[in-house]
Amino acid sequence: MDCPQNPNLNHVSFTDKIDEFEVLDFLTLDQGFADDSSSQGLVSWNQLLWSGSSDGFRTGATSRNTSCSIKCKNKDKKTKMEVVNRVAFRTETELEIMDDGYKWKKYGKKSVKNNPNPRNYYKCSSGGCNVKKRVERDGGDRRYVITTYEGVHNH
DNA sequence: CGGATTTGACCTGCGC
DNA sequence: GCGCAGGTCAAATCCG
Repeated sequence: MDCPQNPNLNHVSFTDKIDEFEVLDFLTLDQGFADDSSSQGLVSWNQLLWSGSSDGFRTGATSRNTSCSIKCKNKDKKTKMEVVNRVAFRTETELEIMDDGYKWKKYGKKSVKNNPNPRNYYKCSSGGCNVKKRVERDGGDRRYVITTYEGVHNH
């Protein structure tokens, strides 16, 4: 099964989005494989890219390379890598709240160990969609925001 | 007034 | 079993 498309992002091309945002770094967590019975679904690389533009973002050439690596990462492992239901990435931005095309409801805030900045918890407010995301400032470099998505949007 | 946010309490998992 | 840390709930509060 190939990467599903995010309906909200279909109208935006890869190149367009890269010019809007700078994804400086990313981590892929809970990366499962086809034989993992706990598999719950897929998250495509382009679901990781923000769909809105915000003044707080900077643009730069590094984003193109980094984002491409996300794409290639999935494609190269197409036959083995089937599940990425949780993914985190770090973005250089002044904003805590970023418009990624979905409507989120904040349900919690927690200070975490080794990070003086609180972590914010959001749920997708669309009915029946239980995707969650966590947003926190990088404790080591407050210029960066670490965003973790968990689950797959069903809309 | 209703929806969104805040925030302390509560729950759960894990290591010792 | 206990304490800690992370995650979630829900009542209170805020705000348009």
